[in-house]
Amino acid sequence: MPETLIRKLEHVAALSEQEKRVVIEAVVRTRDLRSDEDLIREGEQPAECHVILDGVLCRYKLLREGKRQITGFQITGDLCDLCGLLMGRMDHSVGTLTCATVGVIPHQTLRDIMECHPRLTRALWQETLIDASIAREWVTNIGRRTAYQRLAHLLCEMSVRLRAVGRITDGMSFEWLLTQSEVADAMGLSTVHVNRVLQQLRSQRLIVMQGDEIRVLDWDRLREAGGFTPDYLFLVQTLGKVEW
Amino acid sequence: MPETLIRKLEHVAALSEQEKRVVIEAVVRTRDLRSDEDLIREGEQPAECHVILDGVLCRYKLLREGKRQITGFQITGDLCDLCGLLMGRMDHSVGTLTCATVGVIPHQTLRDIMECHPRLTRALWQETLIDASIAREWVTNIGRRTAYQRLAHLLCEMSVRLRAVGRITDGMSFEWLLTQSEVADAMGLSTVHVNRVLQQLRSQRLIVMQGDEIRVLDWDRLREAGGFTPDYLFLVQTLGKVEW
DNA sequence: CGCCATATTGATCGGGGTCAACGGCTGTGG
DNA sequence: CCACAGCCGTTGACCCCGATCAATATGGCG
Repeated sequence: MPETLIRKLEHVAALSEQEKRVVIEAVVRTRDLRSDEDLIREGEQPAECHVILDGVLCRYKLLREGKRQITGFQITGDLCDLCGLLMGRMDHSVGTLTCATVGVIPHQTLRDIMECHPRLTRALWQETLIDASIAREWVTNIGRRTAYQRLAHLLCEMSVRLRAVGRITDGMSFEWLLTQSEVADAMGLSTVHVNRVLQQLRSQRLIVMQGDEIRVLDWDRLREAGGFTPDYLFLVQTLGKVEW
Repeated sequence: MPETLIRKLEHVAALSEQEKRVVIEAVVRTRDLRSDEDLIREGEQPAECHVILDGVLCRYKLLREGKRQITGFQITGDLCDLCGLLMGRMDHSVGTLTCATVGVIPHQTLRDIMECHPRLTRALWQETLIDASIAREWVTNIGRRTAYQRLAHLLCEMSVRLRAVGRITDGMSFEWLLTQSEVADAMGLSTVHVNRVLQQLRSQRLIVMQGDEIRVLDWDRLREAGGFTPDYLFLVQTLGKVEW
């Protein structure tokens, strides 16, 4: 299972066999979560970190008025609470959107790694920087794009990220278990509008939704519609310059 | 000058005298920039990092249609391009909004630090995590708050950050050299609307703008209006639990 | 003094929010 | 096996926040 994390870390830097072993052994146990469960809440001071082994989680913040903003989706291979280790406190919550399995890594193990394995440390740091890069792209997406562009962009991002962790079933389909209300909270839109815009994307024949799967029918037009460039995901090393 | 960086790093962790010396010596020269000048552009692969010693810079992205989104403001003490070092390539541009002075740190120096000074490395990592935290807060701000709330929130953030680096002149005033168009690009709004909302904030007697200074007249109501909580800035250690 | 960037104001428009109702699916309990 | 509840997706009507367009101050600067 922790291979997913290794694959992730190797996106940005090669690891030695010894380092890989350290990563694998870092996960002391796994934990199964049901849908709509919080893994960590804003303000908490956790004693362990989590790697997602399966499922979809999200980072989110709640506003006083009861609104919610999802600030990022997390999928297989993602580390979801390194900031709990480094900063000692979470600035946001992390919760599941589907049932999920996470690997547990004690903080002490990570502290040891930071002490003894500079290359691993660097790889972990890079993961957090990619996270930051995605957050900046989301600011741009929400701040300056229309709802139609935003959703196209989100679908591109998720499609590329899911591909990078082997979650694209056939050429262009991936599992999609998010509700429209969750997508709305992520994109700064209302549920109703997400519904209408998804219909547009379908009627434009950019995607089809069949059951809990989305299939991209026309990657180029979807990318164009969202103004999507995958550079900010820093995945090129593994994927190569294939079709983007 | 580099004391500003030290102060920043010490916000999150104490440093030894030796570590402080390393930081001070890391800055090999300074560079003066005029207003509206790019320090680094998206896609570039820089060979040095920069600490802001004076002035205001911003991270930004340009969209195809010519729109711009500013994803964060950078002030004295901020490191603006650590991702250039770690990721090897910038996912966004950094440019000045005022004339500015930056300290230059060669990548090689930082690589040495990452090799030999785990505590310093950790402090630098924390800086990038705070940056990410701010970006997430901006996603929330832009995604789920009205223009009025957004601007109030931005003013709170800048006010707290400027205070932390000693840029609050008297009790509640700070220099404000940003144009309304720049604020608009940061908050995902139009220039016209920023103008109107700023007028509201003034007529509500939350702030006054005199020349290139903003004075907060009623911190509590401003904070309330923006739904602002400073936790995400991770500055409590230095500021203590004073008035927030 | 004239130029240019920025701030301000007014008028109009439209993207997307809000409210409300309805349909479909699933799970649950009698 | 069916009735019902609850969640989610869908649709329609209406409204408003904020964009857009355009014109007019304002102020620093060569």
